[in-house]
Amino acid sequence: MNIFVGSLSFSVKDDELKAVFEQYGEVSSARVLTDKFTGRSKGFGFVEMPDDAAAQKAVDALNGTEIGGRAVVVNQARERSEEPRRNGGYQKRDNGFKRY
DNA sequence: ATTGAGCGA
Repeated sequence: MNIFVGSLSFSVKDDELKAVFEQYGEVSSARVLTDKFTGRSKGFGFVEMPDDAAAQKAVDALNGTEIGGRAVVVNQARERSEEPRRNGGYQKRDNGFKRY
């Protein structure tokens, strides 16, 4: 299952996130969303775990715990839409506000 | 040096 991890410390890296979740089961991929240009962390990330049972346990166990010195928010991720790939996946914003 | 709700080029 896909797991969303929010409120991450800006110092947390992919490997660190993966290491934490691996304590509860197999992790197929873990990534912290970093800004493409500044390289700075966006403060949240996603973890993919093949075993749903283990994933659910990880969510319960890790939600509210500290990673890199900050209490993180862990829950099931939304479904990433496959559709909007018209611009290489990047949606331009025509105003100052983010729109989805 | 800088930030802190939110869901991913």
